[in-house]
Amino acid sequence: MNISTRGRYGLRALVELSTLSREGPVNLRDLSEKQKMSIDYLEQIFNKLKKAGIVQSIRGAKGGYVLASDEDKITVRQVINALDGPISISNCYNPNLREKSCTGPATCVTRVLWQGLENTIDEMLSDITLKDLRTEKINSKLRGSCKNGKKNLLRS
Amino acid sequence: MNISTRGRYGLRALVELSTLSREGPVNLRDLSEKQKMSIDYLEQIFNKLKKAGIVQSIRGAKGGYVLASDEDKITVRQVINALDGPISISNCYNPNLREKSCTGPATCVTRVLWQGLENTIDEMLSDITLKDLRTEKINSKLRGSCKNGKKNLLRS
DNA sequence: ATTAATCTTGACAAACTTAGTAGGGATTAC
DNA sequence: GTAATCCCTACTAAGTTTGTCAAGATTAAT
Repeated sequence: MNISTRGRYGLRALVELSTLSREGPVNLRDLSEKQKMSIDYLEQIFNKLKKAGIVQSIRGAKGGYVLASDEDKITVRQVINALDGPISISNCYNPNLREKSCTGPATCVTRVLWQGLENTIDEMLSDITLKDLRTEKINSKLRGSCKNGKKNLLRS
Repeated sequence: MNISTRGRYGLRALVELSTLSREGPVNLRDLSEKQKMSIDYLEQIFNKLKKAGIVQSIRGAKGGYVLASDEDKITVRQVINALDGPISISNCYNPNLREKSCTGPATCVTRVLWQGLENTIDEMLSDITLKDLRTEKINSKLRGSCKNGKKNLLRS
């Protein structure tokens, strides 16, 4: 898969934007100072977020960015998808890419495993929104699988 | 994180080994032919697996590899760990690495998210053994989180 | 109109990671 | 002794990531 700093920086910036942009557009200079990221890198990131329809831009002086939809409609999965591309454990289960990326047999149990893992991650990230992050209400969505009943995976 | 081809090849090879090595040690030439992987690459992989205590080697002619413990004691997590290093979504929550890798504040909700995701993955991979893979009984362990009740994530 | 603030776009590069190759050694069965 | 096999280290080509940089386009305020 690969959740790169681009994806992680972008998510952090969006949580901040989610807080600040109720007052109007937020410019990247402010955002970069608050989050201690370079403006140039943020520009690249927000460009992608805009193309993905996650933020809207207002150009010119007093311009900036606002969320393009409600903070509880924007999921972490959408954000990571926009910035890093789709999460992919392996592309051996993608019919188009399999031949190139995998020497295994047509039916292969590890392929099922990787696809299952990918689905689990996708599901988890689809369940968490910017609002959850802004209000810091994510613990209940993070607990490990119910099956084995583990709790307190997160200590913070 | 990163499950590389090294990790995936290694896992596939181990499932094969789990089947074949009841008859005695399996050499890499056979394994490489069955799995269509280069011997040189497999050597590198098995070197790591040996150092991690997952396989045992028997040197010399008629030598080869066998599993170092029961197939139902060896988890996917151990294997990936040995070959690719620990799964890591971000190292921003590792106290030693955080400063280098993260410009965020000391408390940061996205950090909690990434750690939670990492724990979920770890948990899932710890739950699946070579035996599960060899006998192709993994579907029940792959179903998505129980919380939202989705089923049939895997169609195969 | 001019200016300053801001987004837009594309090019570039240094550092790192990955995937795989290569070659020479060491050990053992026969 | 010799062939089969594991052991170990180094290397390299390709790709990815993490940014930086520079020149533009648009708009608000004056």
